[in-house]
Amino acid sequence: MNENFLDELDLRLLDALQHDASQANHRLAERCGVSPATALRRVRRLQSLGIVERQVALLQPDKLALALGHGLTALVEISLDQQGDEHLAAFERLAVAEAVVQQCYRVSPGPDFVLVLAVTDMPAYLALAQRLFTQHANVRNVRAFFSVKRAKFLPAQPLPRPWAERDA
Amino acid sequence: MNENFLDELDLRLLDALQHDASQANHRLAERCGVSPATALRRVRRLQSLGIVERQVALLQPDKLALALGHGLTALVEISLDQQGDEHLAAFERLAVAEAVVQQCYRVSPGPDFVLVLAVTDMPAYLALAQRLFTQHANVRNVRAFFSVKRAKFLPAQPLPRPWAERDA
DNA sequence: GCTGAAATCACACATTA
DNA sequence: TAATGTGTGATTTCAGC
Repeated sequence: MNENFLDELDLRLLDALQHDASQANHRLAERCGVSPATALRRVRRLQSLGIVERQVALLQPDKLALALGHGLTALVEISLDQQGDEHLAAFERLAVAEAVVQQCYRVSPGPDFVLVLAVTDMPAYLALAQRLFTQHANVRNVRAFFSVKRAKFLPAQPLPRPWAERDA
Repeated sequence: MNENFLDELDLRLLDALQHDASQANHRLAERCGVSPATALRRVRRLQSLGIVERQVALLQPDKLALALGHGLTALVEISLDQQGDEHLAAFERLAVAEAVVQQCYRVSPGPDFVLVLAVTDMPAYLALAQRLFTQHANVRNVRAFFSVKRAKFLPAQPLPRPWAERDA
């Protein structure tokens, strides 16, 4: 099979896994209508192709906050002063290296970057801002919002689902 | 133990799991310096407390794009017309129900919501916009950016790591 | 798709603080 | 008393056929 071709089974597996990767292989196989061995082979192929990057546990921030004190999620738009490709890459390197930067998007139009930060508290945000959002890092303008409530967080790519209508 | 108290072992387990949940329990136990049985018991407790919400596979969008055609990630700021609590809740319900809405944050100051959308293409974005970003949904203003590059995506909460210095 | 070897998990019990 | 660690049987996973 072509190394970059995904058939319907691959899509079913990916869709199942990106919503719930804790299920045992035989259950996954059952849901996708193939034998456990086939499911396993396909999943391993998807992993070796790098399409399945890794498997993580999602924590519920609200519950964590109960035990640790409230964390803080910030959404930040960054506009750079000089916007050549090398300047964009330079800022990106700085941003990506910061542990509190959860997500980093290079965007257009509008600002140059949008970051999602997860910090423990406001002092931690300030510390990052002073490190990253400065003239020194070539930053011209910053617009930051703080999350009052994370109503949805579902790190799943939308996939075509040719089987959806048929199975319904 | 207090049902909401997290000791250092819990934090180590959570930190390990939210970066890599694919490892076998005995390896996890080893990394955290406890017996497999203890690690398993703790993990199950964290799950039953709802702190570990679920386990998912993260897919690499670039690799997917090779096989499926390029997906589109949009970051959208929404300001509502009427901003009472019931109006905010109403829009939130609509947004969360949409499959292409990956993330939904209620924010302050600035706009009322920030959404992260993952759609297959521009027509799909348009379809959503016409459904969700309308007067009918009480939306006054929309500012949308499109992601040119997702440089980082790491859905992990920052945790205090009292062991980090000690182990270094 | 099936089967045997290997690994994993669940549970009972001894141990420690 | 409450949490940890060890050991054994049952289940599941994995690789070769």
